[in-house]
Amino acid sequence: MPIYMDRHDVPGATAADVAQAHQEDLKIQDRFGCRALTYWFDEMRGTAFCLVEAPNERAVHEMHALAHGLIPHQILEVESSVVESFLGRIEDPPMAGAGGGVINESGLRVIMAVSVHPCARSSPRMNAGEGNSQPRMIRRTISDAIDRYHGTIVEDGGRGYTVSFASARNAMECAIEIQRCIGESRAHASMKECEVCIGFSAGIPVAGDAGFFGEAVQTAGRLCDIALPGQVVLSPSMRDLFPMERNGAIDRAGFSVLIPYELEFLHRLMDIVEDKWNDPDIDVTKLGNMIGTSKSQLFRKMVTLTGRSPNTFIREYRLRQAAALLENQTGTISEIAYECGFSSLSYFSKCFKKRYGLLPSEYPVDAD
Amino acid sequence: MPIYMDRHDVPGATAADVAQAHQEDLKIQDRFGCRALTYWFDEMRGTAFCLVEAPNERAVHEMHALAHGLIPHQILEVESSVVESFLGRIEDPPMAGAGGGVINESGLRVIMAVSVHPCARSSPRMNAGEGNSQPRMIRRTISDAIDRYHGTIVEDGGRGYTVSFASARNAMECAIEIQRCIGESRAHASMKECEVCIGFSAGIPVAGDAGFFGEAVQTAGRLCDIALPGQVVLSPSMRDLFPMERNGAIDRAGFSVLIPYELEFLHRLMDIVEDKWNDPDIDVTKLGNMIGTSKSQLFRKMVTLTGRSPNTFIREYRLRQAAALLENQTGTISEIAYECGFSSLSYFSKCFKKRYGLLPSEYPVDAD
DNA sequence: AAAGTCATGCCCATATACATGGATCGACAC
DNA sequence: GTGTCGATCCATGTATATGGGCATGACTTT
Repeated sequence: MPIYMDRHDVPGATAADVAQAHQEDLKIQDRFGCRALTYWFDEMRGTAFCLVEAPNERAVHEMHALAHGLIPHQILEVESSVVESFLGRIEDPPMAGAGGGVINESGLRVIMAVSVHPCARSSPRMNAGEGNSQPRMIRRTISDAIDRYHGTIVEDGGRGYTVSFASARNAMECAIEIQRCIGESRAHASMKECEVCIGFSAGIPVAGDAGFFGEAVQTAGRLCDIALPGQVVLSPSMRDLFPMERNGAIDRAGFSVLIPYELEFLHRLMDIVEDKWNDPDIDVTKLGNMIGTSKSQLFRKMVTLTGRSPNTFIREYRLRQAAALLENQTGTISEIAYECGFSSLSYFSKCFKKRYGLLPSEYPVDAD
Repeated sequence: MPIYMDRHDVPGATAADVAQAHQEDLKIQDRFGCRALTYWFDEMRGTAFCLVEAPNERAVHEMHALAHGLIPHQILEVESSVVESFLGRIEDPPMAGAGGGVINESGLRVIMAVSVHPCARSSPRMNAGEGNSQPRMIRRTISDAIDRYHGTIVEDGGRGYTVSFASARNAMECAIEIQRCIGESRAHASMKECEVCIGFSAGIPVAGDAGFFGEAVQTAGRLCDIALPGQVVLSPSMRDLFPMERNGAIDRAGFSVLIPYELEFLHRLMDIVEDKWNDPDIDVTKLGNMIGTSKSQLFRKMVTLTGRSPNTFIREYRLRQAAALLENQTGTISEIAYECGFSSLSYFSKCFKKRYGLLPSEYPVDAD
């Protein structure tokens, strides 16, 4: 039987009211073939998220309507393993549930996207394969830090992790720790191969139509995409989580917080880039037209936002995709080159070598 | 024995960690003559507030240091009745405490300042004392709405209330309800005597040096002071509490949200106004100099911020103070006039009559 | 209550910053 | 190597910030 999570906007309710409503759900759930598993509630913001096993969306809706009349504003089908990794549980927490206790845990989570990219070695003598397990070591360093700060890895992509935190402060500390470790590693000569970028956003499980935590995950990923090596980029919603401190956790070196306008521009830009990145005919003027600004404007905005010119940004994006394809050994080098929007194999090789320090043919260093 | 509340900034901690630390406090509290009553914890922001009965500040500090090493960042002496009215409890909540359960209730509260002012009757025929209990009725209407939305009255000043909410959404709904009721009352001819202004801020119990919830209370009060009749003014921190919705609860008619710069300017302004309001020699140019801007600038900023020109604003402020003094029967009318910065009795009477529809001598309408 | 005076409120002209788009020069694609 | 494309500069336009000055009306005095 599928599992659903819904969102209720419940003005006027206290934690006790919602606990009461949940009990009502439990009383009549059998009539609709449902099982109300647990819920999350944010008293301050007046939002509740219920997790219900049910035959279909409609049953969830009708059960709530009959039990207490609080109909859900949005319902989403979810996977229990995904819910657990984002929110930490799929049933009532140990203490509260049994005695009809009150749950007051917010569904709000901080999402961190961290990506690891190889880079050209600065000392040329290190062409031999002495330390080719470095990406693996880096990934280990990162996942250790995530554990230490109580984060949960939600997705383990080839290029990095998507992580969920219940604590914004822990999330910040974790990012600081990761960048500090990488920085220290780079100080040793043997560890100049990798750069780490981090993006942060905050969100609730059910909102908008991008799926479970969809908006926050997408935003964090895109912020990670535009972060320069060693940098941490935060969505405006992250600043909102630290309203009291003047500038402690968030305004520090290597951290930058976007303003709402910049985030909106970023989404407009990335919608297009993710669609057109492998089109060899795309150029800056066309890109500008699509976004609705002159190429000069586009250039300026992209430099302030991403630290890279439009061309450099697209090339970097293409090379990252190409490197990923090479790692997965998806086709020949020339196929990959053309699939990634390069219109000449030789130019691809030249760019690749400049970026990663190796020719595409030498690339996947770490042997499986 | 006095009671203290402290603030810990605890990066890296979960709710379980803090519950654990609290248990450690309980174990050794007797050695310091302390009694750790309860605590609040905000996992997302990584802040904890402990309530401790102790002989002095130092004992609180030392108990924490020995129990778990997490020393408090700030300690404040508090009154238990005040804590209860702001935060709703002064001991562990019923379900959690007993079984070593985990407390995950944030100390963050929304503070509402609501003030009621009489105003000139629009229909002149109503000079007789037919409905002179109207202010009392209005206050009743307001306190009913506060109860309905689970607010707690923290202070009952003569001119209005200061209220604490655990839910920002309830707080908003409550303000809407109050203004709606007043609006409806004004539609009836018999109820044109009162206008209601509301200010909102959000804050934590221990921060800065203005005392328990001091900053939030001060800010809410000042926002209430600058609100026009029927308006609701919100501090920037209130917007932070609704990061997800696009513009639902906060961006509505009659509501205005200050930006941080405006709030800072407001505090600069009110620091001076509260100091100099009864100085008859103050004028707009001097006021501008004190704030550090030209009189034109001051005029513009005050109009955008308060909807009133500097002079109108000061006069309104003086008249409100005078009305309050008249209500309390503190001295003769001419004494009150001069104490409130008016340099002529006749002018005071003229302004007063224009503002409230009555001469000062006729003023305190409702007989005790 | 009425009349006089002088500060206040408001408008304008000016200054500043910022956003924008075309032109130019140099680099790099192929 | 060469021709196209992208990075940068500059000139123009737009929005906002600022301070002086004049007519109104706020405030004092009789």
